[in-house]
Amino acid sequence: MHLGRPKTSTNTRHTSIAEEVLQLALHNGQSGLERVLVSFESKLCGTDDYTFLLRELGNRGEYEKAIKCFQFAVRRERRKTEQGKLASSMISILGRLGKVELAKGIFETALTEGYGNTVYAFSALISAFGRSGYIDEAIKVFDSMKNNGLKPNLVTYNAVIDACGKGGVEFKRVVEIFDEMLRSGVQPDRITFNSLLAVCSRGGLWEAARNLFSEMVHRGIDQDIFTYNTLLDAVCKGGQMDLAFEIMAEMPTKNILPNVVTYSTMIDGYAKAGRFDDALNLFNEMKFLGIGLDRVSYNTVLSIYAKLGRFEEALDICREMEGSGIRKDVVTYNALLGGYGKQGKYDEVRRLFEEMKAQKVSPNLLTYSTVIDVHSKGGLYEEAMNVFREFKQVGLKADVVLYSALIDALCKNGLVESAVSFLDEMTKEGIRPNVVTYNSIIDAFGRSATSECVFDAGGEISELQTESSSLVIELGIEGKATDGEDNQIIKIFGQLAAEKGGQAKKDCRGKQEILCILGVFQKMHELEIKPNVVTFSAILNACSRCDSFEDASMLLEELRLFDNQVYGVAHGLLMGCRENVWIQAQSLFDEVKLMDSSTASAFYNALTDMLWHFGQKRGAQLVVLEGKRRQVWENVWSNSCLDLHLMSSGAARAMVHAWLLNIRSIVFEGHELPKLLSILTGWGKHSKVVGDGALRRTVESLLTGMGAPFQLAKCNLGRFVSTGPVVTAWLRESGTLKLLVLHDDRTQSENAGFGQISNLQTLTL
DNA sequence: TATCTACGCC
Repeated sequence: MHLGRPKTSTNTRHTSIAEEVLQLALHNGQSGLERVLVSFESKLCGTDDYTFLLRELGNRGEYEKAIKCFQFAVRRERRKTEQGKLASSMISILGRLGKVELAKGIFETALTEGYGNTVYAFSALISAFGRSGYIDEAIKVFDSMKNNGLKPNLVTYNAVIDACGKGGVEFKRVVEIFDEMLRSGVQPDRITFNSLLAVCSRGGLWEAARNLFSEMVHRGIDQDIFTYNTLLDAVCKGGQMDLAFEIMAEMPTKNILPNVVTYSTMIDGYAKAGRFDDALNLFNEMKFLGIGLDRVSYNTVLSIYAKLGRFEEALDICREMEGSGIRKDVVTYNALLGGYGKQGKYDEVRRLFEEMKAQKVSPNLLTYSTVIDVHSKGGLYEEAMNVFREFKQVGLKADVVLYSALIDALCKNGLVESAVSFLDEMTKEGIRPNVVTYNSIIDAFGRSATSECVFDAGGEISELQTESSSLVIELGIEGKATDGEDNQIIKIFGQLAAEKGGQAKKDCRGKQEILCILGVFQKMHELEIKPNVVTFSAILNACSRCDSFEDASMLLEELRLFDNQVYGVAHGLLMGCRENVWIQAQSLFDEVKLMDSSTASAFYNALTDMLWHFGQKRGAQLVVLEGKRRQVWENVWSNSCLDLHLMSSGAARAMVHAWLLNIRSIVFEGHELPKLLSILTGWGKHSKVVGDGALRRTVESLLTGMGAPFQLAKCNLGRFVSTGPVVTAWLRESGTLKLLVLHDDRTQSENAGFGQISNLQTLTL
């Protein structure tokens, strides 16, 4: 359970006496240790024996015994260099165990006692801070070397770069450090590049990672299993699974065989890309190859089954894992809690939450986030409040993710005002909202039932004192939250619990609030929070929920001030512009193509929905066909099957028209249609609510409306079927073509590019 | 000369 891997000791300089002492140290208590050390003092052979002892105790998590040995060894040693060696080792060992404060203590003592001012001690401390994510501290130590007359060496730079990776420093800044390293005449080695690759992997910068890999080859630096695994991680995190697969396949040709880490990385990559079959196939391959499973690989696969709601298989993995001597840890529980929570199995969530505590597996921030989020999303605010209270009691500190999850839950439930109160509260607690937080808020507009604009024109968050919160105080509902528990979050939860999920407020719809998004956007701008493609999708989705074309177009028009390309395209397509807008749109689509598949499909779904909603159906179809051409949705159609399960309702409808026109052209070219034709809508696993089936209903009414002869398959609720001859007959009817061809409500008639688009549509079809 | 590198859960 160390933070880091144990440092494998290839050091054989120690004597067999040291091994004997290690065994005695392990089997004796703290007090016995002193006796053992004293009695073996004359036999142990200097620093090598002592560092061996420290390292091995550290590898077994016995850091207190290691410190005792260290202090003993330093006291008996008179030579500064030898003391320095002991100190550097001790700092490294404590760093690996995540005991940064202790490591820092050893370092400072060593400095004052005159044996700590070495590049080794500094490097070890940088690494210790880095490993625990204290990047600022790590950099401070690095900078302080110059004042102490020390010159960073290769290992120091490697440690700093590694710390940057773990601390989430931007790639650009790390490259500056790398450049400084080169300028100082320090030549990078394999570990330097591996650490640089790790920086890329965090941000999913797969192209930068590939360039680094080429640079390694260019410099004649050999690759190792770390290089490949880190590169793969970057490529996987960048969502490029096909490329990752190719890279993995080339490993054996370099005599580097994929190991358990390689497989875990790939399996998780496939899972994150939604390619669960590929993920599970790799898992089977790994087992078939006899690669031993570790804690991480078990948890990776378990989380897949949990996410898919395949709990029997998830529990099988648990049993297999425990059978091989690995107990369920906090990650295992978190995955199960998330899985059961997603399916609304609250009883299981509560049972597991209690079980883990009984098993002495301490819930962590993620556990609480999950459990609170699950209950909030389900509208069970009282339970959420109780778990939040427990979370506060155990002394954990909320982070931006927890708050964002809460805010998202409230927004999804249409309670944007409460969400903004939480936003206020987190800011007061000194937690900076990020783009995810704001995306949730934006997504809430049009979803909520409240009419007040919670952001004023200047973009400031208004003071919110809702009627109901004063009501709560009067009724004393927040009574449980007294006794010095002055927590706004708990008060809001209490209020929501009392309102039974705010149902009362949900139904009163006021004026369109969509223009509030401008204020939110302005606020993001002020806080220097950069909107991303999800922000864009959220805005488009808000437009799709807005009844007023004028408000929606005004919003998009105004947003062009912030980003003319993105909002120019959305606004232009909405207004029925074509030629120039379509050229701009192409470069936007190019950018989206670089993103992972679910983000990209969400973008296409949102844009199409918005256009469809405002009657720009042909425009919607152009976008959806562009998405198909760029393979945003995998295997959308063949002559016999149309798969809509990853699409939104607008995208799906535009696609149904396109597909039917496509098979119509097959018929009119004189070819026969396949015997069986299917349209798949899925059963809603990709919708917000599992099993919702909204897409199926939408497609059903579209097909019925056109008189298309498809029927729901008897054995599969997410599948419409028909036969080739029946559909052929319908397509040949005189009125069918007119039904299938889509039109825009608005077109910019002066646009000379219209004909070009018609051609494009014909071509694509 | 002691110091440095990969995978999972919100």
